[in-house]
Amino acid sequence: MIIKQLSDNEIRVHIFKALSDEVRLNIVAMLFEKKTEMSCGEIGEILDINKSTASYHFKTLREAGLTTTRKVGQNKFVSLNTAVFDKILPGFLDTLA
Amino acid sequence: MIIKQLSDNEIRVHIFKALSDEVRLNIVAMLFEKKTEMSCGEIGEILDINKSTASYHFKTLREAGLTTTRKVGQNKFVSLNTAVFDKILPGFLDTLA
DNA sequence: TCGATAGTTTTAAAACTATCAAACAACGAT
DNA sequence: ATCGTTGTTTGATAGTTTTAAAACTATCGA
Repeated sequence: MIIKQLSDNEIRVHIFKALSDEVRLNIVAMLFEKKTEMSCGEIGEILDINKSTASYHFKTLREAGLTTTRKVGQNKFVSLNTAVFDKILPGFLDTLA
Repeated sequence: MIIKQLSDNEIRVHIFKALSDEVRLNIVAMLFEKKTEMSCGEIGEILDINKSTASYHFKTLREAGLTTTRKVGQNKFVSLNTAVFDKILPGFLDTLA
């Protein structure tokens, strides 16, 4: 299996793409406000989005390295990777408060 | 003329979209490094991009509020709107250094 | 094991984005 | 005036992104 080594700017592009959507920004803002992990279903219900659309957005955030997912029984819990935010966009999360 | 009032997240989406492209990130990085305005032609030549493509990217950055353009004779000089960066993405520019 | 619940994947349509050539507009110099 | 330079706009094309229905996988409880 070949793993492509991404340049700094490729990483940034990936992250900015992930954040350049209102639904995903709302997910990030919610997770930051609640200061705790939330289940996919809970988030999807609050934001009132189709579950496959929600799943697509969770995948986009996860693949950009912005969130982590933890499976518990039939649920999946999403939480923010604050270390990545702090490294690439220091101070950004605090502007959401 | 009607001016739409953008929400905070709409502004962020606009800015993240503008930054989610390698060419535009390179333009921003160059302007930040040089710490001075640069002409469109100079930037386009350094990055080796077609002039209409370059113009498209300048427009994208300008419309997101990230740059300002000043016309001098037949040239146009582009500079960073550091205040916008500092407000929406505090600390980001420094990560480019 | 069956049924319900929670998420993912596949697929397709619609909307959007990046690129380039060609035509255009604005300016300065001759 | 016309020419060369600098940058914008337009229109075409190729590729990407977002959305949602339908089919699928995994887990739990009865």
